[in-house]
Amino acid sequence: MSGATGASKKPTVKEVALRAGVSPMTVSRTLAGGANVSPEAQEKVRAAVRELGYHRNENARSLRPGQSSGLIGVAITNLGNPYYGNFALGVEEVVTETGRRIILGNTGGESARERQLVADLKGRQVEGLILVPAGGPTEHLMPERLGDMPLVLASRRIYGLDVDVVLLDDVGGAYRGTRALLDAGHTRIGYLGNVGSAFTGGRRFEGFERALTERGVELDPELIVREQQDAASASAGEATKRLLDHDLPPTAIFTANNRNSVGALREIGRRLRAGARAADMPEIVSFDDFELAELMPVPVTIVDHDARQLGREAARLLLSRLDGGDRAQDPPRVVEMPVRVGRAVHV
Amino acid sequence: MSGATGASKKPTVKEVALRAGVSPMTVSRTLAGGANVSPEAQEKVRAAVRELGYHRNENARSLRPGQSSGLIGVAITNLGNPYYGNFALGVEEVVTETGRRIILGNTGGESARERQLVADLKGRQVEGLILVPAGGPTEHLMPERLGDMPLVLASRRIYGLDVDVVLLDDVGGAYRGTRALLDAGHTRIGYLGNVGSAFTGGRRFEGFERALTERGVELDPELIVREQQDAASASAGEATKRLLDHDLPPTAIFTANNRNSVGALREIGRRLRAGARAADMPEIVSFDDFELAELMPVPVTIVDHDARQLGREAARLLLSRLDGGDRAQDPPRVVEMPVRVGRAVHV
DNA sequence: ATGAGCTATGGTAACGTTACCACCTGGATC
DNA sequence: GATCCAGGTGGTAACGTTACCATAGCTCAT
Repeated sequence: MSGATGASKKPTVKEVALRAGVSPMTVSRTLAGGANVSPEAQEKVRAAVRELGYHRNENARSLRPGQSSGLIGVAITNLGNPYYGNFALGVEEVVTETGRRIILGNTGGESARERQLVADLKGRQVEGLILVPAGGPTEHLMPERLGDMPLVLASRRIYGLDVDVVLLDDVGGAYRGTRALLDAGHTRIGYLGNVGSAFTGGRRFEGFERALTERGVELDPELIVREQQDAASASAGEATKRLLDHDLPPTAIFTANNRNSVGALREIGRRLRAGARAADMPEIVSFDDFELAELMPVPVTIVDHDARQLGREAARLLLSRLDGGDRAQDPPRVVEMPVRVGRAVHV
Repeated sequence: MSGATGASKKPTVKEVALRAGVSPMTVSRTLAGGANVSPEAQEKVRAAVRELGYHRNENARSLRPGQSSGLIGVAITNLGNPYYGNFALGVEEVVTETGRRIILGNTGGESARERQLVADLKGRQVEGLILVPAGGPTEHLMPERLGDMPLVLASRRIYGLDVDVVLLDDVGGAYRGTRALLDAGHTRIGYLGNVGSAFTGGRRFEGFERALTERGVELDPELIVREQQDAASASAGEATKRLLDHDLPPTAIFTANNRNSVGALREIGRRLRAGARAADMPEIVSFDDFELAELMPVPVTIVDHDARQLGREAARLLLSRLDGGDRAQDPPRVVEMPVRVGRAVHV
């Protein structure tokens, strides 16, 4: 019970001023950096702040004209997915350098939640918004709805919405991953993709298809399964079951994302435990890294990319709209982040 | 170019009122639910809101006495760790039901950042705070600093700080996991833990130790390595190397968390690729689940727990302080979440 | 016909902050 | 000795919102 100076309510500038024996303005000036405030006054103010446990009310502050909230809204589709967690981390890393903070929301990939979240973030006066689009209706993202709040899209693009975007090299990564399989002599190659995420999925399939076509390998529609639900690896397991039960099963599978990779490998594991030989199981090329890939019972090639880097880049795009001066008015930019293709061997 | 009704600045209640031909109060009332507002007036207001793209300024709103910000602060140590991501997801899930939103910050496990984050969240008038303590100094969490803002700690406890806490059954989980190894006949069991997270680490080691002592198995200090850095699995690999190079290497290793499990398994993988026999490699008991554990080349037992559930429970504790009526004044509660121990076989 | 009890509406003030201006002091300049 | 500047300080108003009170119109029972 130290101090016991009184009420547990939040103190205000006025109370600090009273205690320090100065005016609220002097308190405000001191907290804003102390320009044109005498050292003695500053010391008195700081003492009063300490004694009262005063914190400036940032909401009231951002209410004044010309003051910004210092908040960047970040909306991702799945907080539980480490990929998006790292993405948010990259954003945070960069915006923190400018003294801003992120306010993070989870859309669960649902357009309705996204709409609600965007409205709320706008209501909280965020300076800008970084969004991994959920898919579905996008009216709430149109310029006339957002006003002058800058928006940066990540991972997916929205056609008809001309804003800054950070993407992966989906096409190139899928192409090179598939090429690796072709180079190894595979000709019956399965494809596992998602029903949602039309944009990303489409691009990855495009790269896959291009590699096959280029080598004159025909696409067998029965080896292409793109029905998987977004968040669940279970449906990828079902799809893998179907592929492996085919009369002429694939000798390799391209999995268009982490969830499909995990689902496919689980099914392979199931069969190995049931007595199947590893040599009869397909090799995997996974778009997206996953941990311990090098310990898998079948060879795994990874199309790897850095979510954090993606987040950093998205943040940089947004900040250049906010603080960039001249560059703030540049036409929308599209940044495509590179991917690495390699056998899964972590050092 | 639809509408083109004018300025891209943010409209206010006054402008909406003007356009709807009513007073600001009628607008406010309509937006607050529409009690005591005629249907015609409501319709006019809603039309004006749509046309102007109006969003209520939540900051100004929370400025009024009696109004709360609707924000819950959540501070976690590592956003990139799916465990904490899922934790945040659980918190969000529950607080969303009460119309609140989370504002999420990342401490990186650094006390200084934690202090700054807490100050900022307080400045933004969060109604309450859910925190995974970073370790280190904790003055900024003491009641005299937080005022009447409720705090819930997760995963770790802070001695001398008497607030609601949600913990895992660390001791029991480690005990049962170790028992499983002893039951399988192991007597030389290694232990990998972290240098940070003294609280959690201590509890898990306690369970480990208790199981050994109970069976009269002596602890070999050379098999206990607790120096690993928190976020990196690389140092766990180094530690594993040391254990396996021992004259009398352990036949099993208890890894006190996910990062150590992954590090240990990577080292095992390295040796297998170098020609070691799987039968000579140790079996693993991992506190914390990780994906594809069932595909590992050595047997893996998991002490599993649900981060999301932990987050939900933390949120419930906090909400009962905020909305709980009588229960809001209950003495601090400690909730210990159960863990499951089992061989790694996903269906 | 009167007034009590509604509902619908608007005016005013206040929340905590800071921009703007006005005011003081003291020392330097003419 | 009068004038100027610069640094230090405080008063006032405004940001966007809503609680409170006042008022106007209405219905219904007396």
